[in-house]
Amino acid sequence: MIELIFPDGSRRAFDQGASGRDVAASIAKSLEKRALLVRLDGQLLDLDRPLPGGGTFEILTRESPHALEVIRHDASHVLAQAVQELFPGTQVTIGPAIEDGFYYDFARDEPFSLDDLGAIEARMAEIVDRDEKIVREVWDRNEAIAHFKGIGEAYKAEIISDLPEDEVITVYRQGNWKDLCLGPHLPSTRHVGKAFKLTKLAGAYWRGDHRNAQLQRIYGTAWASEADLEAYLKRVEEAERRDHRRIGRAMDLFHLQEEARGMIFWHPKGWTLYRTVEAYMRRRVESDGYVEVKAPQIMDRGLWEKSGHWEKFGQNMFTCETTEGEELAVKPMNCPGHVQIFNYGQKSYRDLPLRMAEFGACHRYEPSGALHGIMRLRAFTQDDAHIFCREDQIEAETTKFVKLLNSVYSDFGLDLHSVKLALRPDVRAGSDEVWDIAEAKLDRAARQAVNMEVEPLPGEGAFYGPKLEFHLRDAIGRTWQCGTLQLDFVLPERLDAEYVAEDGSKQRPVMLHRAICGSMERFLGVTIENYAGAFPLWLAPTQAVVASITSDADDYAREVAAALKAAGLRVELDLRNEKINYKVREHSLAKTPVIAAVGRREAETRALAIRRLGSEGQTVLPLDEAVAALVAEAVPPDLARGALRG
RNA sequence: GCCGGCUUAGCUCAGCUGGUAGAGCAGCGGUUUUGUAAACCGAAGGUCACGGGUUCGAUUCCUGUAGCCGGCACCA
Repeated sequence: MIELIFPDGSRRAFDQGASGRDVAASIAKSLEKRALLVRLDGQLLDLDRPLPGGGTFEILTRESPHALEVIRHDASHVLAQAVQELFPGTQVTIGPAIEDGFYYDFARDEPFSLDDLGAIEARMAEIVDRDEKIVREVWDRNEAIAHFKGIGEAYKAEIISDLPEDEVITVYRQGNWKDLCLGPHLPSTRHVGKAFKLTKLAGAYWRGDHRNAQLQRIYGTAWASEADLEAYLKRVEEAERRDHRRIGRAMDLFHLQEEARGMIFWHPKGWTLYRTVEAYMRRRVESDGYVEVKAPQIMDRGLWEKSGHWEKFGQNMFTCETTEGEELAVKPMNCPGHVQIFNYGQKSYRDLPLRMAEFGACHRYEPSGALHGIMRLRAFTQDDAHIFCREDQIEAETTKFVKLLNSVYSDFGLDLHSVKLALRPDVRAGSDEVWDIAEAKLDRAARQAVNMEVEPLPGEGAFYGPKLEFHLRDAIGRTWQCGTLQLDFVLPERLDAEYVAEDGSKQRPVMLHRAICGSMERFLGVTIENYAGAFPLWLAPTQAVVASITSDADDYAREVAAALKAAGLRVELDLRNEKINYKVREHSLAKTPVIAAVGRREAETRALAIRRLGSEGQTVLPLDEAVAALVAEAVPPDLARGALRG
């Protein structure tokens, strides 16, 4: 007998060998009909698989989030079956469920075309309608290898060969189509449903390695219901509407052009936004005990060799040779420069922790395929800082940093979504003992600093040390990695950074590399998309437009604009010979937060009729009151907090 | 860098199977003085990304290159 503990806490015993279906049927016929899978001690199992033992037990129906993952996984199998039916000779590889959907990687000499997707979708629907039973089979390892080799599935055979000897080889069969798979799966293809859609074609390397063959990946999205699918497609549309490239063009913020790939031409409005964010960041780090510096843009190759960057990233640096034979490199990062400043003169333990910040303009020769709007560039500016400190100060500095980072994000309407710890990569500097210490320190510090789990990322650290990644979430739920904190025992060693300790001995400081925005450009891209261009008043490049209704009011309009400008607001004056409807529409589309229309009435009463972006009515206020209200609202959030405290 | 797609006026986009291009908006010139999301009229604007080929003739077909887009790889 096995004992199952149900979600309501009740316990019941079942015969050895009972399946999830048996259990569901014993509760209610209707439940058996709706059941797709079961969860035993947290592990998902096929409905018809005999339960291997007792434990906490749950029957999953279509509505369960865990079931959705399996629906997506099964959709990928249905996709693979459809492709193999339509395009014989195509090899299958792997096809997992992913966020919002699934993909499957195929090996086929001829490329799929976008036109094929419709036919494949239709065939998928047909397979769903066939309602093929999905059956789990345990195979002998060698037989499985021979079978997949025999039918020309070299990739599948390779996967099995690479599995550990004692691994149970399971093959799932749906109709006469079979796939090597760990499972679990739905009882039959009908349960995949029709709320799926193939979305895009892409190339992908076998096993994620660019030295391997390139496969063809077909992406799809799949949901428990049509309504969920619709909602998802709406969300995608919304994201497209918010695309920073589109908004950047519409609001005349910046442009990119071929002659400077991966670099931004900031237009006046975009640069105003940039400077506003930069000024804000400058205040935040200054008040958090940082000093700001500026190091040279171009430095001798020798320094980069010494730091170790030349060896690892020399291929990705912009370099030049002078007529006098010097070899120079444009800085791809700021740390070596900061160490030079640290090294100048003598530093005492009393100087630590020394927090050295720079809005550092960096250039990196990124692979052409990596470039993406203003999110991934070849010329970008880091809100960089290096904290030189003792080992025993690492945790306190990490906590301090995380507090600052959280506060900055919330000022931009963003939430910290997750924290990840990237651990030692294969190619790295420093001994394993040093890495052990570094990883442990950062892990502990991060756990203390944030009230959330810290997800380890094996092999993803920087070559000189482990890396904390701070992922944030924007207004429509997308996540971005911006903030980072990296622990570095290596660079101080390589560049001979030292301080004089209390006992007079020379000691090595530890360096913390850290950034909140990451790249200013990327953070601005995220901010643009987060607000969809409708910035809060303190960020808006143009905060208010004074629009005249008739030319009679021109003088008063000028006076109002001058008053707002004198009060420190960014104002535009629109005296064009256009209808007020036209002006309101135009400035609304330009996302100007405040439109002050002035006509004869306002001029006579010395008032201001203010229309706020996104609302239809107007508020009429005496001019000086209106100015005062707008000025108060336009104070950046950090200064507003300061004013409250003061 | 790799795989696939795209590139027509400042912007958004039409242009079937080859006969040197069209709209809306913006811009420009007028008329209109207007009350909260598009007043009216007019003229103008294009080496159809760039190079080569096929053809009597190429925006259209083939090919090469570049950029961009979607992924992959990369991301100090």
